[in-house]
Amino acid sequence: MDSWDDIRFFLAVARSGSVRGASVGLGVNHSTVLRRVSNLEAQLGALLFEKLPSGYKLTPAGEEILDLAISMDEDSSLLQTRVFARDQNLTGPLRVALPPSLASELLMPDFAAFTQLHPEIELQIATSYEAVNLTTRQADLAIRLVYDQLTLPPHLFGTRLQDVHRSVYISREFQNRILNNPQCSARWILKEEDGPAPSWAANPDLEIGGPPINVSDMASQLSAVRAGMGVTILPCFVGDLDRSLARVAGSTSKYYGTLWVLTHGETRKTKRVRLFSEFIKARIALYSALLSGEAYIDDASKGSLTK
Amino acid sequence: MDSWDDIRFFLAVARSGSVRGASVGLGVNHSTVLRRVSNLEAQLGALLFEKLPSGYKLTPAGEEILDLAISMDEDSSLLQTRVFARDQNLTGPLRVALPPSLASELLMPDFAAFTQLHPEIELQIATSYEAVNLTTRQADLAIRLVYDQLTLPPHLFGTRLQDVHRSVYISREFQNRILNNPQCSARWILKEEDGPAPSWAANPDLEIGGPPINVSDMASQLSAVRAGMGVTILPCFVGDLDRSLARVAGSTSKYYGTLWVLTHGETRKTKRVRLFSEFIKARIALYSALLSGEAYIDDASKGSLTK
DNA sequence: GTCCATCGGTTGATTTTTGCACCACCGTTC
DNA sequence: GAACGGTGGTGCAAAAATCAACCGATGGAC
Repeated sequence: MDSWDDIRFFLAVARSGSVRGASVGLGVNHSTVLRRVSNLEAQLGALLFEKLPSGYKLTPAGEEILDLAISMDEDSSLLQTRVFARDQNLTGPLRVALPPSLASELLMPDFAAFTQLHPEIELQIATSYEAVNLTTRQADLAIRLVYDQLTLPPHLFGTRLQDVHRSVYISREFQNRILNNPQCSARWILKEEDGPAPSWAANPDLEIGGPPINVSDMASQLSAVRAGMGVTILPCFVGDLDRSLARVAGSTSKYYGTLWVLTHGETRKTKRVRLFSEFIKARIALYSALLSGEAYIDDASKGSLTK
Repeated sequence: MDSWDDIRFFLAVARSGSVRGASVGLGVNHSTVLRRVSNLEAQLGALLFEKLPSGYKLTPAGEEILDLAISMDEDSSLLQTRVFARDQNLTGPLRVALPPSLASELLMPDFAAFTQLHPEIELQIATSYEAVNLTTRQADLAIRLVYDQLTLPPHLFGTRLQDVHRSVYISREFQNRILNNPQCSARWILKEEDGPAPSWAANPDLEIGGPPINVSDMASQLSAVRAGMGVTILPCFVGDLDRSLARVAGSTSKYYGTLWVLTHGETRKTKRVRLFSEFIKARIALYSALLSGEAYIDDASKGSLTK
């Protein structure tokens, strides 16, 4: 075979199901993908895809070699990981993946502190809602908020850190307005991905009426609740830290998920990974009460909570 | 990793030990290899080779990823093999590997017959002294003359066919000359790879003196013995078929090796491979007496041996 | 039905890769 | 010591792969 890259393109198309989809994933023009696939087909002397108007679908021949392409992909990923793992220099890159909310609302100052402490480490922060794939070395370390159960893929190591609670929040200004003017009613501000308001959030002291306001991300959600558009459910480490917000009177905090730090088996012994791992675990431990929702003091001076 | 081909180049260099050596194997300019390797090193952020004046030698980092590159290579080979194995058309290519002597001196007419019988099969005959690698699909079927023991790599299937004997030959013309002129002595014609003349070939009836004549291939060896330069050891299927040659009087035939037909586990069920395999086995069976050296009739009409 | 997004396919311009012709260097051989 | 065959390294021109901008077709939303 005189081009392994053709197999890489084949795999991308097989995974995405379309040439165009593969092309964006690969970061190349779709005509390139087209040509490389037909090149591979010509070399093998077999049709690998059914060229449907709706996309590329694997033929039996394509199915048969898919697992080998996947195996090559895994090898190539592991290859990068191993080289990275060998690197015991403090100097060098370090990719950390975590959910956007944790980054922007809580840990960014700690990341800043870490870069000050170790300026020679080139910290790359990748925030995404989706769980980033450590196996393919999209990241060297991942901080995850796990909702259900954590099933660790092979070769991955996890440390369970901390339970995270959430509660129902409202703008203080808006709360006062409601108290003074009983006609004024609150509405739910819901993030689409979270679904409808859970039953535990219902509160006898506060009537919530009208259709919910839907937002797509936490930034909008925060803006909306700050602007006094209604009430919303937030992780306590977000809501409790925001001076303009208060928990809706009578609301309890509820278990939301558990924080984990994940590392790859090959890279976890690397100096940079170990260093960051220990650092961030220590920092998160400091937020223990905040994350679990036990740090909230009704009404009183919230300023003391900020670090 | 955005170029699996770089890994392919890395592997080629690691195997050959030099950039230039790899370049000829890959069929590209050596500067290309140079650039691809440094490209890979840059992407991984690690030195893979020690750049010695005598060649490229793997660093520990390079050693560590070598097995993954090999694994990718194996996957890529198997990928081609699988696609080929799926192909149940009679029409298509078929690569057969065998030692040059067998091809040129015995089986070529049978190959000709096969292509006449199945003109739609694109027969590619690869003759080489080295055992061709079936696993990497350099060939779909190999006919081998095995001298020692056959240890089959995994996934390869072999059929034991026939013992091959060899004997000591001389030009009939030269033999007569010696008989008439006792001063005239014979010399050994030796093929380098075969080493010195074995003890069993010694013959009390024929004095062999002087330094041996060394040749590098069988074609030269045949020319030399035909020209009456001396005596030589040949497989019986070569010597007995040549009307101008005779076994040295009193010489016995000795076991030389065993013929095997090897196929890859994945491709052996392919129509073309099965067809050729059965055909050539049948043909070789016809040569049974010839191969084992039992067909030789002293002096008498050798013409009857040719098919 | 219309609109719109997405799909694959094609073609000419552009960028990237590759090949070629060199160089310097080292060890062997004559 | 000179010549030679081997090694890696380096500009520059040619070749090849890629990009960008199209096209027609399809399928779903409205």
